[in-house]
Amino acid sequence: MPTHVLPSTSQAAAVSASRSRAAASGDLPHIPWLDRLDDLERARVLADLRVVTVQPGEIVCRMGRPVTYWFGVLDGLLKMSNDSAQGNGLGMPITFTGVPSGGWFGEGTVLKMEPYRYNIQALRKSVVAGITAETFLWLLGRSIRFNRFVMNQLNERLGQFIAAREIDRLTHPDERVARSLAALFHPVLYPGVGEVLRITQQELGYLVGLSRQRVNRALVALQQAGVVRVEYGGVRVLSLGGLRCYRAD
DNA sequence: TCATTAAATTGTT
DNA sequence: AACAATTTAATGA
Repeated sequence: MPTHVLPSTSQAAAVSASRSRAAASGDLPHIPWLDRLDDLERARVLADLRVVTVQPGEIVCRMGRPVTYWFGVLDGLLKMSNDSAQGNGLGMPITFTGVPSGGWFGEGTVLKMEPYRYNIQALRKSVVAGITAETFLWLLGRSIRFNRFVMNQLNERLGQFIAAREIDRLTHPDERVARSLAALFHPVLYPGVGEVLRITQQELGYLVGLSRQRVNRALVALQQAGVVRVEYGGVRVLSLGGLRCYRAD
């Protein structure tokens, strides 16, 4: 069993490594709220920040564990789910949401200082950052701009969950896949997602609540409609607007 | 760097 | 759920 992530690695090395990689490749680790802070705040965050690489299948935080960090995905893809072990009577694990690059999460748990209620697991090799609950709360008590970021994050996510209910009840399987995919490309919540989302059809099935076979058929339909292109191990979005308002025949 | 092999993922029944 | 086909990743010369 993979144990807790974010060990006491040399964070300075990890941070500078991820920075130089960002500077070199241009598109990688960007922390959207970091440039909203003043110098003092940024200094404390950088001293506190941990950046680690997690392997596919590794669990970032486990149900029932005490709060330690507020997390962000710098690169890769995580999922928030419950285990089939206890809880749901279905044979299938339920994925509540995917967290792609640019997503930050856990603020609800940190605010309430209660144990994690879900498992957060890496779907692919991912780069995950975290700041301690103490620093997160310190920022909340100090920086208006940081509060705005968190509030916006909460508001957007609330909208996503409401949309998810709607998707569950109203739409055709193909449309569910389309709109769930569109949600993962949400530009405010997940600015780090490029045009290609690396996710297997199996995981997409867990996310949408369909079998892998049905997801496969849906993706073929979406491809024929010209809104996505199916690639090995991922999906390329050709038209986000087309995905959002896709209608099955 | 290239060829071979294993593993992962997809497409279909 | 099972199977074959395809793609990627890993290995070693």
